[in-house]
Amino acid sequence: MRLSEVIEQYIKDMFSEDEDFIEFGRNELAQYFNCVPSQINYVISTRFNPEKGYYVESHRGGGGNIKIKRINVTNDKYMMHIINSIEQNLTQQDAEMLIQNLFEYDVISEPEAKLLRVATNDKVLNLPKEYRDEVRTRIFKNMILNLI
Amino acid sequence: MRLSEVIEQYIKDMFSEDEDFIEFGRNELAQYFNCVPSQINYVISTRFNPEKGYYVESHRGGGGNIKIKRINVTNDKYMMHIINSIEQNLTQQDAEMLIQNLFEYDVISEPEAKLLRVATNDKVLNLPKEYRDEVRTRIFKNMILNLI
DNA sequence: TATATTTGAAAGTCAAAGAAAGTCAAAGAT
DNA sequence: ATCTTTGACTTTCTTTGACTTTCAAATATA
Repeated sequence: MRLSEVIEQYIKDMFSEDEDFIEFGRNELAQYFNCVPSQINYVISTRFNPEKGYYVESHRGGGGNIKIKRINVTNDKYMMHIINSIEQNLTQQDAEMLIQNLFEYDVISEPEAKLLRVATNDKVLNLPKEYRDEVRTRIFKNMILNLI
Repeated sequence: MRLSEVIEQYIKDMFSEDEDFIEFGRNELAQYFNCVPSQINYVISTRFNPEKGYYVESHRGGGGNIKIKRINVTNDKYMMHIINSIEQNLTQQDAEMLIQNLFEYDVISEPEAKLLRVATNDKVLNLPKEYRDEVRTRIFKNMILNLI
């Protein structure tokens, strides 16, 4: 298991049912996992960005910390927001995270998530770089639109 | 016995009765068989493809791995028959007909049919001729496979 | 006392190094 | 002729660390 995944899971587990935000010290967490502090930034930027349903704030200086907020919307507005925010270059990883989040928020069902994953998978598409992400974006957007 | 056959058997033996997917490191396996890593890719692409009822995913980078999912072929001979009868150049019209048939015979639900249509639609793919039908074929086969 | 400066404790950035897997074509077997 | 093996090169993702920026509290200065 990759360290980044372990940290991702650990952070996700910090959310309790009634609280939709968490706070922690970057160095503290890094020390806990015996890694460099910037590893935490890596995890946050690849797994907890706004498109994936999270909003992040932080403070530097003494007593500084990182605060992650879970965006709590389960409606079409959120879907539309996500779709509109997708650039023309959706990577497989991005798609993966989006699908995971839509599923976690109960916006789509598991079979639907599965189909989305398959249809946006790099190996399945097997296209040269110049087409890959654009095609994936179109497939993803159109499939999502048909799920609303 | 060819090495590729030995590796094929070894991978198949990794599946237990109750688990329908396995995971392993490519380099690890290659080391075990004392062969080059790309040998593993050869075995996978010739023996563990959709036509044989397998779906493959993988991750690169640190902690990367290969994941193979097995579909219970005997459970759905009709689906497998379709997958195997499709040539490498499925047109949108062909796909349309197949989807319609699957739906009419109650093999797939309406939302599933819809998603299949979207993901195999020419306008959505919007690719030059030389890629179009091949990509559609891969998407179609892999999606169908994951509906079983 | 009120402001200005220093200091140390965070967090942020970015690029290089590392760790896998993927590709493709040439060489070798059957 | 076709299938298999091999290896050089590429791409993708993760980890690490040196350097930068920001903030708050402590200290110094007017």
